[in-house]
Amino acid sequence: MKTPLQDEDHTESRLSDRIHQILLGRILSGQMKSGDIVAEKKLALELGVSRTPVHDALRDLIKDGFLNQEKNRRPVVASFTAEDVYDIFEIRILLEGEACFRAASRMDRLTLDDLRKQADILLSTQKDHNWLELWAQFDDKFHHSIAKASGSKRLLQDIIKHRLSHRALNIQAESPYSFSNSLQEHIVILNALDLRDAQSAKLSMQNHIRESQTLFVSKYS
Amino acid sequence: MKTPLQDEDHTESRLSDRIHQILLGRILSGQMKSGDIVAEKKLALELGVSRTPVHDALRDLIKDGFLNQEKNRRPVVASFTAEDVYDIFEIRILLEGEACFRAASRMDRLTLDDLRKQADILLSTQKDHNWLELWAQFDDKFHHSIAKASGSKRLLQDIIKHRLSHRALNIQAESPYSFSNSLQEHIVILNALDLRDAQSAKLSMQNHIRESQTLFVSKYS
DNA sequence: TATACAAAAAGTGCATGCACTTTTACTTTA
DNA sequence: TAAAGTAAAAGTGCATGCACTTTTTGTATA
Repeated sequence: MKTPLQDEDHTESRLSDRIHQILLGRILSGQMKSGDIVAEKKLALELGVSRTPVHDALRDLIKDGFLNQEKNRRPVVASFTAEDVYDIFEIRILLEGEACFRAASRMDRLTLDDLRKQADILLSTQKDHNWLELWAQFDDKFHHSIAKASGSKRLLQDIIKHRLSHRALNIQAESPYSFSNSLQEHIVILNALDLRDAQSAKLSMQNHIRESQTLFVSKYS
Repeated sequence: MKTPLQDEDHTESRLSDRIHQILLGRILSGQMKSGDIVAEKKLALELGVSRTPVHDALRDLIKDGFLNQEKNRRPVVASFTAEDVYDIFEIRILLEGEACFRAASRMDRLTLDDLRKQADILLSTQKDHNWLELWAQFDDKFHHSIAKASGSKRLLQDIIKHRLSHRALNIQAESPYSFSNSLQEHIVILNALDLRDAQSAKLSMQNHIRESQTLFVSKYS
């Protein structure tokens, strides 16, 4: 179970940043799930580093709400209540709606065409296990591209944060998605962006997120 | 310039949390301003503690965007571009608009009456230096109460975060507020909440924030 | 005087030690 | 057998040490 960190040399980044990435990955992949206890000392040993960078990484995860910690206690992977689930989507509706509105006038054609191409490929491909993996990648890229095209750094930051929560949820709830519907909604959004129709793009995005909200909330209640 | 930490005994909280509070206070009060360099080692010495809790506190401030740090360099108090200013208010409009909408049906009468009373007092008081202090307190309480009455923990958290940024801005721009207008807008919002008119409450709140946005953006460009 | 440069000072990132708290595992008791 | 109590093990929070990087300062050079 050892994961030596010396393999690659991301010399630019801090050890603590790399550890943050590793742990976030474990949470988003379900390797670490709700209620799991995460001991700083044990992790340090497992990763072959000292407690310090692990401590820093854990603190970041705590601040982002992926872990909870009480004083002198080991951090625990956060669990989501039905209300949390509802709220995460509600906030995404607001932020990503706005981002999509702004993206309509700002997203460059290259990105737009690239997204469209990937969507088309997914549409016409056998929906096997590998397809799901590709779809997840596309979904992430799609939402990220739009948030970025909003032109607002802060909006992007906030959207990333809430989408990460959404992805943690995704694991916990075992993806209640109707992937084909979701893909179809993405295409509707792309059409609106193509036409530079900000209002329609916003509404399609909000509708899209509301659809997953419904699915996830029903899974959680 | 020494500030010994031993004075009060917040025995429940961590040293790092208290230091976080102290530093946030310094930023929000203008004691530490944009571009200022904040050395972990020096601060530790000044506060009479080791680097560790200071390090943790600084990391939190960095994550919240109040400080920026590059690897191996001392953190710097963040400065706001005109775009940052615009964005902070834009996000507040979204989040606090939603919070206010929800608060209309949820805010208890006690809180509502309390806010109204404080507003009335401010309305009928001499607008001297002390008044400004009271107004700032009221403004904070007003927005916080509404965010809390939204019933959403996450919404509250996000609103607090962006309002803190707003307050940091406030210092930098030396409050371009027209306080009387602002107070008047607060009362309009209270009236809508009183009537449990969610849509109107939301619009009044958004209008209110948009007003400060205009003032602040013009200060910054 | 202004510029380049080198040595000293100070700083950050990570490792480790220590005091105290929580957790675990074992033993005793009903 | 199950509950309670307790000693050992492990954990967290903070202090400190060390290697390496950045910053400062003082000196020499144009």
